[in-house]
Amino acid sequence: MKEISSKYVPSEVEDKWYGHWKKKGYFHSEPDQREPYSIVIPPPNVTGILHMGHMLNNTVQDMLARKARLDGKNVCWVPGTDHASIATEAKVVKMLREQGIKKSDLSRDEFLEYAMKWKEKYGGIILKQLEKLGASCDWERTAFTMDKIRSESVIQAFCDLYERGTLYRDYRIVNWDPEAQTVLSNEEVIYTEENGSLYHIKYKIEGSSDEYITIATTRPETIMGDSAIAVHPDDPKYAEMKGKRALVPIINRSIPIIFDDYVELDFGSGALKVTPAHDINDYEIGKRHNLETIDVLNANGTISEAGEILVGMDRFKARKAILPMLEEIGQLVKTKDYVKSVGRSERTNSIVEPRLSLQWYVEMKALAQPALDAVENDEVTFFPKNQKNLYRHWMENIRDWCVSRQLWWGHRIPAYYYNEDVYVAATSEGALAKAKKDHPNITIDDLKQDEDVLDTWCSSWLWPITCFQGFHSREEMDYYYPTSVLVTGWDIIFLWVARMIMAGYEWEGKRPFKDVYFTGMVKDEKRRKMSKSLGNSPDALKLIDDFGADGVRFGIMSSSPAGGDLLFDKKLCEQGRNFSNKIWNALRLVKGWEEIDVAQPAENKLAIFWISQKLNEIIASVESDFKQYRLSEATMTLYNFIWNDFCSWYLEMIKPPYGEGIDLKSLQSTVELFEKMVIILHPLMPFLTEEIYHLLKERSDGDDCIISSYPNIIAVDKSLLKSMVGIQSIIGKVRDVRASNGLKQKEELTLLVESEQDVDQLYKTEGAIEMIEKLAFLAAFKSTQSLPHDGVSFMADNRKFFIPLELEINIEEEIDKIKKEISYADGFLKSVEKKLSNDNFVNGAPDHVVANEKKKQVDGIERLKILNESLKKIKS
RNA sequence: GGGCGAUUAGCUCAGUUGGUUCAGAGCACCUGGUUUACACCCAGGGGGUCGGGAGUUCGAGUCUCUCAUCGCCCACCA
Repeated sequence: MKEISSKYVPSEVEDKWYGHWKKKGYFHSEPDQREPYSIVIPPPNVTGILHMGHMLNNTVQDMLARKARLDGKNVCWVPGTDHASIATEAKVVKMLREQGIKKSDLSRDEFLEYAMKWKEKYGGIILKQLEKLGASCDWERTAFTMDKIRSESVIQAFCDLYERGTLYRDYRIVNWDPEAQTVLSNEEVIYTEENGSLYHIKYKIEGSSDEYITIATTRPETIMGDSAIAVHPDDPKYAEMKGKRALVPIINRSIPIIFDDYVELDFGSGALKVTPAHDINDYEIGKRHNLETIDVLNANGTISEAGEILVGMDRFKARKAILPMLEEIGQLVKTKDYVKSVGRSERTNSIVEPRLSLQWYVEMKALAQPALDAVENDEVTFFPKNQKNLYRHWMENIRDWCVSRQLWWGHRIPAYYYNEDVYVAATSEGALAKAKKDHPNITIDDLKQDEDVLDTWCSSWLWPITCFQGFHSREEMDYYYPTSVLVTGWDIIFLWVARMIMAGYEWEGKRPFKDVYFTGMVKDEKRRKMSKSLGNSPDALKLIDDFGADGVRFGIMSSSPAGGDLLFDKKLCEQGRNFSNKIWNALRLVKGWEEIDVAQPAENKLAIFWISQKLNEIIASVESDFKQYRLSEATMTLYNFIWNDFCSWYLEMIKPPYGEGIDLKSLQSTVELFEKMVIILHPLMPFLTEEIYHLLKERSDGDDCIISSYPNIIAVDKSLLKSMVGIQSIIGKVRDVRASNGLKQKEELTLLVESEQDVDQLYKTEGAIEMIEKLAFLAAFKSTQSLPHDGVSFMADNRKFFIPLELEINIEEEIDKIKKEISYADGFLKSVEKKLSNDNFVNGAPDHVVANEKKKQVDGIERLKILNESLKKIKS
């Protein structure tokens, strides 16, 4: 036999098997007769690098995929990347800026060329990293949200929606990102509480020399955009202001004082400056009162010409600059600290500016209804299901989706303009054909295509369809769609999940996936979100280097219930590495056994029967855990079974004495068990299990763990499992006696059981006595009718045992111990008897519960009897 | 302001339709252990009034109400 190192070394194993799997084409799927199992990856940003969130998400997907593969399904896990319009564009702009190139100096085509190059350079990194994790994606299907198939689909979808009347253009106050200079959807804005100031500024009443009205604002730099001052109609303070006008400080523009019950009486001074261009509520007030809209900000957040003063200055610099100007003319009344909720762009983190602009919107109400129903009636099933509430709430209050973005990196909106007329078509020729109906003489050069691109999610929401060419052909769609499961974080339930469900019903009339498994957020051990700025995000690849991919997978899965946060701790990966090593050493032990021609010892036979039952139990439990997506439970079940039952108990049961061989039957059975064990562990720890699978036996070409068969569930012999619990408890107690009396592990003891029967009549399970003798290191295990005086006694398996020892026995302690046990047993019996004496219980409870209580009563009485006898004896 | 969820051992969490003394797991902790698969280990041990209170029931960690604390989502706050 080849020497096996005492440590498992992942680096010697992982790349070898990943390469083998790929070469064999095990990850690749084509439609066939088998049941399909399809997953589309949540496409990571094309410029992203692997972080803990991806690790979690993809480990889950891989576990599910590998399990399904072992179950004989045709698994198709489609990988890909997202062009991530705004995030990528921001990165490219930054890179160009560092090279001294301004985006504004480039043409659209030039910019896109740079962006494409960037994508070529960085785009594949994250997918390569997924390979290190063991992800069994079908790499021949790698998709990109901006490749030809996906782009055509997005454009087609836009045209479809336009034809169906679901798309419209409107002027509205939108969330504007001044850094990226684009509109954002509501879902892309993150609100947090931030410290700021509330400024009280007084405005002179027009035509009066000393009369003022004081307003409160957090945004003094926008006063030049004021169109009115509003007060509450019932506010007595301002009753005489009716019909008066005020002058905007510094620029002295005259504005009306209006009455609107939007104003809160007790906030600030009770008077509100109305700036329709820069606040959504002010805009509404402006509409009600026919106010002028004066936009004093440019797209990049600097003061515009309309501002008259501080023109060209950044909005925050302008805020600082205007205060001394107001102070100088005595119109800054006071400044108060004020905590305000501030919206920031999810992608650039710059403070979002409400801005009036013309954008494209998707009308969502009609789209939402079937998607809402689908989740309500579990046609799309959420795990955990409490995410349904969140989903329902959002869907019932859904607002229209702003889909245009003022960016270049993305799918350019297929809308063509001829003066005021709009023509939507997949191509300019198509648009021209439409336009010619209205304007027979125009040419293609007269049409101007919309400059904007579509929101990134306009491609993501079609992903389950476009990954199988849904807008192009039916062949793959009919086989793979709907997909089996979607695995994603609950933080994008609205941005992505809800929209995919809507798109699924809109274009396919079917759910896009059957189940949705929501992972939690990965946080550090102090429950802080992983972030670059905190530096608490571990380097994923380094973790794999340190602990092996299997160790990391274990670490991630052992503590991440669906929907719950994963409090990541490197220690968990360490535990995973140790687990790998444990299994590795179990293999070393088994491989080290010489097979000899002897009869199978009775205890081995029992051990094998027991562990087989136990394995069956575990297979059933893991199977049910997978069905319910309780993956961390499955992980821990496997861990406990392998470490405790298999290694600590089973291997010790059958382990031959040092230097001796093992019988053929036991060895063969052990190899078979080991093989089943690595197969059920394979979805969690693919590399180690593949390696062991091959070390266990000679394998023919194509006999690999990854494509073997998951063992069937077999009925479990429960009574055997139960009697083994008794045997184990006796062994445990003997070990306890050694530990608490300072005896050596190997010092042979005699174990006596108090009984009128012989010990082999008492323990009829074949091999039980031998097993107890072996694992408890006994010289003998006998029954006796009268126990000797010197030694230690204990109760186990509802019997009284005794170990003769030449020891100073502390009678007092011994009496205390027994008394304690008596009082426990007594309490137990009383509670049982109380139940049984209650007619309501006996009549009301189900038969098996009552029967159980009766058995408990019998056992309890017996036990109490034994204990009382012991007490009497020790006292004598 | 509207909604959702949580509270079980020092920590992180299981506990499936109320029914074995049901209070569990992993980690951490304590005691002992080195030739004989593994110190990335072995054996053993301690530790919880299931957030507080009330109720329903023969029976409540599990169901109802209430209070407290925490977390999250949505809306919005001049």
